[in-house]
Amino acid sequence: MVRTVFEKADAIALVAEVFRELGYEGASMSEITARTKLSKGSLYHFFPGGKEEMAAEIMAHIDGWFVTEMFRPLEEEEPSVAISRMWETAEGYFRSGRRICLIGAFALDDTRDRFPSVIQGYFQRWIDALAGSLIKAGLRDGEAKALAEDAVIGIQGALTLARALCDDAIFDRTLTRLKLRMEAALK
Amino acid sequence: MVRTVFEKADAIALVAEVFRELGYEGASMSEITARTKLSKGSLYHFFPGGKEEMAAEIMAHIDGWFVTEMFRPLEEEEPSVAISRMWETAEGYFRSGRRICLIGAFALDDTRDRFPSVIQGYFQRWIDALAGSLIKAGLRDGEAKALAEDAVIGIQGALTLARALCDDAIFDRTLTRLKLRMEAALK
DNA sequence: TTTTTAATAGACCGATCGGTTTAGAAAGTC
DNA sequence: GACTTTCTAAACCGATCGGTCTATTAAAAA
Repeated sequence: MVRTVFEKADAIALVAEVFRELGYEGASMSEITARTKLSKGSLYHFFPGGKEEMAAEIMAHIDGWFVTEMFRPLEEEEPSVAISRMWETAEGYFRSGRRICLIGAFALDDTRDRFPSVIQGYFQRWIDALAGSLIKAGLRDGEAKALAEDAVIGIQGALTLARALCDDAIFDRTLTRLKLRMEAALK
Repeated sequence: MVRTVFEKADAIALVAEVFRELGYEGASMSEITARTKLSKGSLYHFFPGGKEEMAAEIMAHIDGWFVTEMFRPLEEEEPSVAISRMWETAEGYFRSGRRICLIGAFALDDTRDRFPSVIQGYFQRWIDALAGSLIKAGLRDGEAKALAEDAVIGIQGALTLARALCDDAIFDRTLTRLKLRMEAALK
């Protein structure tokens, strides 16, 4: 009998991709075991709480990644640096829209009601961090808020359309448009 | 024994709301019967093909509604009239983001692979009809295309964020911003 | 009225669901 | 080497899944 040993970090990353592709309800335990090669024994060893705990830990992991890679830089670094790094981070993370935003996808159906605070906190912090950076860069409060909202909305919408149209180009094109619009507002 | 008689049109509308709230995989037959009060007998009488046929008919119904209420007007009517009617139609249909776009939601997970052509066709026709109207209104080809894409993406993104933040205001605010931006481009 | 048809209610089916348990393999500890 | 701990594999569980079937009802057709 062959035995493969996994780290919990690997388990989180592997299971995350299954949720991303199938959604919370679509990701059955048998699909998760089939796609990740993690047995049920391993999965329930790492996540005694089952699917709900898996999803919670995955969301916490994603949120943590965005905090260090995007939100904290926006909150602490020089606006022009942090903002242009934000566009690069988004482009790299979502891979031309082939990789969706799991937290955004969970928001659309009743999965939202299982994790309302994580979902809300993730997007609120993104918008607030970006708006704060824009204010530091010299924009008025209202304009900064609108531009930040517009950027996050644009990214989420672009992910939906990239998948709907099976069009890799639309996501990068949208990111470029959003970036230019923001730079124009910053003069 | 109480017996309620339904029309197929009612069945489509009722089941559509369940899919909208729970997603394709989340909408189990027992949830559908519980929420719609349609028995399994009735459901399989109207939709012998089961869940897949329900979803297909619902999407066709939604697509047809958008064609008559939004796409055809954009293709045939005076641009300024059709475009401002588009914003009203979107505002009315999505109800401040409390009602999501089912076709957009299906695009995000592997439900897309069950209905790829309907999903792609719906968004492509929306973008094309809007871009065509903008060209008729005097915009250059590239600018019209970008603005149309931007509008549809903005609506989809705003739906995601309205639900994620549990914020009714953000959807209408985004629609207003998109509308003003388009009017500014049309001078 | 009688017959036929359209439609509903819900018991029922095998398959799959999320989750538990048991057995045992690898790795560390002494 | 003996013992303990950590982790994996897979059989197994009751519940629920999507879907079928039968009985019954109401209305249309005759």
